Amino acid sequence: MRASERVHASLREDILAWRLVPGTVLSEVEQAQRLGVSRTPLREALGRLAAEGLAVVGKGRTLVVSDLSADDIRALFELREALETQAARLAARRRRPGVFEELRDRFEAAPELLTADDPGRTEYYRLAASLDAAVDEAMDSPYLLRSLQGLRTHAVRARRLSRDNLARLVKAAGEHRLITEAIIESDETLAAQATAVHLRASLATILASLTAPDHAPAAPEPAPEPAPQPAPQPAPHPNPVGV
Amino acid sequence: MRASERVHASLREDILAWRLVPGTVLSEVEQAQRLGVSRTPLREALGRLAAEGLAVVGKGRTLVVSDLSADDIRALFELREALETQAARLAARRRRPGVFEELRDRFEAAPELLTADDPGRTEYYRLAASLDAAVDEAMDSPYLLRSLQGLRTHAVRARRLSRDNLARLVKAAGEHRLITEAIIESDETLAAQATAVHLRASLATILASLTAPDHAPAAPEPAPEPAPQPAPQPAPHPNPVGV
DNA sequence: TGCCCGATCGATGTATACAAACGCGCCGTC
DNA sequence: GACGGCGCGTTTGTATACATCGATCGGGCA
Repeated sequence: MRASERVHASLREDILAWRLVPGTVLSEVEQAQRLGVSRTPLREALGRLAAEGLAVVGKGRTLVVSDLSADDIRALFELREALETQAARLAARRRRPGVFEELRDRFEAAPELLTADDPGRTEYYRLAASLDAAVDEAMDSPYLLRSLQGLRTHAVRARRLSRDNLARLVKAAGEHRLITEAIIESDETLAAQATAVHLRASLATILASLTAPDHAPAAPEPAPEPAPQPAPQPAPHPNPVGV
Repeated sequence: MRASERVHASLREDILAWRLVPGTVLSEVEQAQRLGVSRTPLREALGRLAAEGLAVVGKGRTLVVSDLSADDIRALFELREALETQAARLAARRRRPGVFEELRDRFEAAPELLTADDPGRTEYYRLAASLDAAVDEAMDSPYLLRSLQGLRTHAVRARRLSRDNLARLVKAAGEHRLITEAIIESDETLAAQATAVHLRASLATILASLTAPDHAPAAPEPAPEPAPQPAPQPAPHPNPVGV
């Protein structure tokens, strides 16, 4: 793997996990030394972060980690609603049989999955990611896909800021099932509206979590020890969202 | 101005104007020599082009100018419809009085403007760009704005591929007026639907132009002589679209 | 004669040295 | 005491040299 890619992935993950909090200045020499590369690949990584919107130019020529306030999250969901409803609409129009039927069954069985503790949640995230992937493939719209990918980066960041909620996940499973069924029935309008319903509920959950009295703002996830595992198998989706 | 910016703007404009046609390989050393800079700033420019989707990695590690077929344009408008209808909806919700009233009057007067020849068209493009800018400002949604900006790059490229059509512009003026009026009346649904109508008509015009028998495919616009003008004043919008 | 392997060549990827620009602080003056 | 100008230092921007990877083409073997 190229150094620039590795460094980009590292910085990106640090930002998404809130280990690099908004306002942190991303000095070239400092980050280059920290990550053990020269400035050249690091600059490329910073450029990609800026293109993704994870970093913005601050005062002077400095690059700082971008902010993500409650207002930002609201604005983010205004974009998300536009993109994901269109994605659902197109998926309902073009879906090929089989894939979504299986997903529907899995969403039906999801509440049982969610009675268990943490492993069950992880499994549900994978399921939600599978739905995303199925919609991505079914809609067959490269430009929309690109925008969705860029959006999901920020969606992940927002979700990791808020708190996971078991009751919410059970409800989300029902909403996902509804979307899946609408796609199966090729009901474009219903698919779009069910997606909108889901997104509104999801946004409300996140915002409520932010204002909760016991919410630890920007609780940075501990950096995972660089365990010498063989290689983490790639998830069906790099950034599971949709909960 | 930084060399990397200048080179990026130059390459970008070459691609939008179809002087660099799809499939052209963007070799680092070759382009660096052609544009008179070293590989370092050129690499940064290429990275930005790739992030915008104007260039894609081809076989090997080569970067090539991205394709823009009729199917691509259709897919592009699937994204565009999602973004611009949402933008119109939000603009209708949040618009501040005054701006759109003036735009409506100008769109009403547009047909007379369009009886003249080329200068009239250029003026209409500026007017359409003004509407874009007004919507951008009124919707007040940074993430949506970002996606729209990225989209417009490709929209410009598509428009420059097709042929300007005077009759179409007159009709477009009417569609724009309808959108403006809906925003003035704070009618979100109508604003969104009027935008959808406009985009469908616009897409149809572009596709028809492509299949026209006398259509010169990829007629490259001549590179403008680097006239030593003092400095081109920034247009209200860098990429006027919306016709 | 066809397939596979390897060397060579050309490209991209990385490191580093140099240049320039901007911020910041100090000093002088008003 | 406050404001403005000037110089220094740190940072980013650029150029270039080197490393490394992959593609292609030729030769050898089956």
